[in-house]
Amino acid sequence: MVTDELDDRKKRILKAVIDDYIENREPVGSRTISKRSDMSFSPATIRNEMADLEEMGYLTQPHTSAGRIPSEKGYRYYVDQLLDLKERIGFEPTAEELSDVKLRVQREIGEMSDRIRVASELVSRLTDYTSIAISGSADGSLRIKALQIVPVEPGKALAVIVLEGDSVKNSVIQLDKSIGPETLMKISAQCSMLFAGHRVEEISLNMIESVSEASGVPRALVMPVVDGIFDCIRKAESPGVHTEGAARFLAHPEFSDVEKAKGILELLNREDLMADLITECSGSDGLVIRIGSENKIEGLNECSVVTATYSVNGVKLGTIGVLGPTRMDYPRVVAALEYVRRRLTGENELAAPPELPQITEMSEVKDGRGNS
Amino acid sequence: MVTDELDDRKKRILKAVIDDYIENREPVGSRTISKRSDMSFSPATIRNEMADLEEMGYLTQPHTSAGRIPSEKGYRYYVDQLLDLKERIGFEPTAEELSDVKLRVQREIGEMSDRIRVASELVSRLTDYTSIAISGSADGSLRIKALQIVPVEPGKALAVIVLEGDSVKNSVIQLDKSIGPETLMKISAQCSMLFAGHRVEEISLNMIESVSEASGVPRALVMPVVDGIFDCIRKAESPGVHTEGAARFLAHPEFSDVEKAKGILELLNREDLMADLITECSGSDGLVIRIGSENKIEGLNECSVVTATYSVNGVKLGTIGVLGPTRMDYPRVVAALEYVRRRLTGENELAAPPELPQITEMSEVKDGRGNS
DNA sequence: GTTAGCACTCGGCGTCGAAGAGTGCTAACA
DNA sequence: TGTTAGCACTCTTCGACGCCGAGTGCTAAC
Repeated sequence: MVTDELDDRKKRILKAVIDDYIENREPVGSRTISKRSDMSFSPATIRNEMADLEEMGYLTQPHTSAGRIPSEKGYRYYVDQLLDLKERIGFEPTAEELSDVKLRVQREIGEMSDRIRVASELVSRLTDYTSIAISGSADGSLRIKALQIVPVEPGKALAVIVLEGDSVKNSVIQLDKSIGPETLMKISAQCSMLFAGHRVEEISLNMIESVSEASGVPRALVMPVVDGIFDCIRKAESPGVHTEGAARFLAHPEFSDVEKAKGILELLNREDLMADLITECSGSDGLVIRIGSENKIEGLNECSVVTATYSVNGVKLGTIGVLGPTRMDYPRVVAALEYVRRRLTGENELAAPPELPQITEMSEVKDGRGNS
Repeated sequence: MVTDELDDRKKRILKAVIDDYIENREPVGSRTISKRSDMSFSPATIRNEMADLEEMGYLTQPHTSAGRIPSEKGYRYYVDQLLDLKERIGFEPTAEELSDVKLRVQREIGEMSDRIRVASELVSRLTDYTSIAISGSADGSLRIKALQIVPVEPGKALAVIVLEGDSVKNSVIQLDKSIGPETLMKISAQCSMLFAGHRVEEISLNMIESVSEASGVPRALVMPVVDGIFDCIRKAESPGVHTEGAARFLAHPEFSDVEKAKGILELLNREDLMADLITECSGSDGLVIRIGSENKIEGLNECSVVTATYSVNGVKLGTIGVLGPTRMDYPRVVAALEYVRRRLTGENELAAPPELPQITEMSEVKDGRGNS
């Protein structure tokens, strides 16, 4: 991991180019790099190095007489090897940046899914990119903590289940008017006994028999109730997708073309695609970065995705992703997600020295200091 | 209402101009109007009439040598007097337009708020404009149909309330670990007796005393539970706002300026503003049209809003609004909302001849036939 | 009251050329 | 051998210019 094909000077130049490009979104020329205070070579030297970097595939040129811009390979090397996460890992949002959201995250004691949604809003604001939150796990690995049937009116009841992470699902049940509240209570108690404590994926339809037998209520009457419970379970299995700050996409000049912007916004509305996009990355527990065409969704080739998955006691409770242009401020995004991770998992940000997220093992570049 | 300042020819010309402008979004000239099959005057005559209409404030000219475009006054006259709603009122979406959504609306037996949301999606697709759905009424006029406290785990419970329209609100409660399920049941039963059947607005905090007394549980222990119920009620009072098809805004050329589009999208994300916007119009039970600056939100001056409010047995359950450019296809939007109204309120669209929505009393223009 | 004709206005669009930024190459230098 | 100054070349950006067409208002004739 330490030995790679770039010598120290090339690394510094590559990092300088990418930093500059991320900031200004303009092809960066040799002169610009040369003028940086930490760069003591003439434009001509830089030019030679940049030509090399282009040949190696880290940089490209939009046209002959323009500066260089990073290629996907360049970005990948940047986030893997050059990104000085320590630059930003101590990142603490200002009071202004947090505004009321901080309080809401802290004081929120409700469902985990709510907290993740609120956190996603925070991330979007901190980074100025679009953020996508997924709560619950797509596989049915969450356990059911509680289950109850609530009588509403004759012929109508409500099935309620509470899952790990305190997320709540409910479903309105239409049933025979002859079923009284007492019968419902009996069924409810039976279902609760049978289902509570089990994982969502373990529940199967033939449990209807057991409920019917144990409660002494005819199968036909129990049916709609179990149906309602299954409806809840279906809802629990389809992860909640929440998109925050879609409008921020329009702020970035790479999407000033309305057609492009429209395409992106339409994709953002496709909950299924977004769920896939984010879930695909959530295998590991840490941060994952997908650059440009590394993510499989067509139309997102000019975008990067950074995701962070949050688990408590080994149970995945949600994932927050940031979606932005390939030319995104990776350090800031990583820092924001890391900050939020500490909040969500209850770690005090002042306690232990924060672990570096797994995406990267730092090479020994020491002098990469962020500009601005 | 029959006598107004425009003679028949002026009306026809005005309608023709607006119809054409709605379709092509280009200033329409006298020649264009003159060429229409139902218009038997020379361009010069039309020009004179158009000059009159401009003087009266119904039309404007972007610049000296361009055609005319409708002013807000012109649109207002159009929707009030010229719109031949019968053109479209028999509107029935094609199978393709409905796709799977129709089925979902029909078969949906769950919460009213879900059905309104789904209907809103349908409206957005049918019209190709952005649609905003509000479920529940902003005032607390809905009654509580059922209420229950569900024990989740030691120290944690869930408050659930079901409102008219079957919308469900819940809130996780943190409570003293010493409270067992039986105590909770007692409190739950008491709360249910006290609150069920009442309007949300009637519930007040001092009911905590009654609950405490009647259940024989100390005030301090009852407190968090009642708090949870109040949390539900708070949620019930703030109407659920759901925006659908925001990306469709970008399809309309008047928003091809990214700055404008961004402004609009940001407004769309402001749930409070959208709630106001839609609620403001929902006084009456029928359709309401707000043109351009008639709606008070700054930044929506170039937009129009059409809303339809849905009530069952006199209880307002939700409102669906369509937000689009001032130059919107009013007949289509009105027809789509009307179609959905019939669906949501359970009317069979083939039964009674559909009532015309209240917005308009037709003037006796008979020959206005839509083009294309 | 309606229409044909005509001069006039004004935005849209393509062309052209200057300006500027950046490159690659060569030759000189340490 | 690595670095740097100089220079010719390339390519985009941007404003100026001018033509074209659509549409108007006015006048005069029907």
